[in-house]
Amino acid sequence: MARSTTTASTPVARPSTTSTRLLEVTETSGCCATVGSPAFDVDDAAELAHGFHALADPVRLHLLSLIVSAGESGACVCDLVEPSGRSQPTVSHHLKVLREAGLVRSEKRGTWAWYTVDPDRVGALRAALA
Amino acid sequence: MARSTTTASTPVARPSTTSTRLLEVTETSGCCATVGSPAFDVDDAAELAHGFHALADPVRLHLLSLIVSAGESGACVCDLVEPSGRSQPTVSHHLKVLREAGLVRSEKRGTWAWYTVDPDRVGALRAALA
DNA sequence: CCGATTCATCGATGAATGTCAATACTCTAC
DNA sequence: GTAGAGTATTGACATTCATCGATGAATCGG
Repeated sequence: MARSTTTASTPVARPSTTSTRLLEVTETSGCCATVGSPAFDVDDAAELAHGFHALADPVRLHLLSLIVSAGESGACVCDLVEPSGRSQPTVSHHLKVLREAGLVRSEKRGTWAWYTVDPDRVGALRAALA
Repeated sequence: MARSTTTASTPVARPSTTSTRLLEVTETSGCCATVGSPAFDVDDAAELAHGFHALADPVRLHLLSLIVSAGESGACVCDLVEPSGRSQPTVSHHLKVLREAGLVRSEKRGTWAWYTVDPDRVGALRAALA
């Protein structure tokens, strides 16, 4: 299990015994500590991984892009299907993933469903990479 | 295909015919346009999705955290296995994913392999969420 | 040269994922 | 109420993924 306790001189630097550096807890926007923070724990990792997972698909990124570009009022699903090049059920599936990750919100107006981006949620992921 | 051309008054706002807004191309740090940018295209989506995919796993985020916390010199794999709670081959696999996404670099020093974070690459992902 | 250590690769396996066709659900219009 | 349009859900299927044990490759100490 790593690093035998040899006393002698080593030709190259040996792995350092994890020096427990004390730093302030750089808490980010209401979610998790930054990836580099010493306070970054298992819960943060799970939470952030969930968010990044939602971004880990080109179709979902494209959908997000379209929704963001639509501005304040958001984007109607009917305007997302064709540009995405996927079937309507597939688009609906991806929107659900984005929704459950908290990155977008949906609102039903009449027969149409409008999607808007949650800037705070996106910002939290962004901040975690500081 | 969406939005029948009815002339009449609609009770709720209809989906807007994608107004082609002219905005400056907010190119980010050497990789892709921001997700919100009109210049965000399929290639950007694929590239970014690859990067975010590498972040979409709690174990990989934890590994990244450990490597960042190790500072300039980087982290030895032998110091990553036990904290991650995964087997050595699994850790090696995850490090490969991070490596192929360009988020970390590896260097062999003697028997040990040292991993360091590529800040630019992480920054590119971060910037894409602006 | 030989044993020990560190890390990567291979092979296998169970779980999760992206995709679409078919279907169900919910409004609106008539 | 009936017909139709816009979305969400279900079921199925092929692909990808995370994981581990076993093995291979490279290095160091004696």
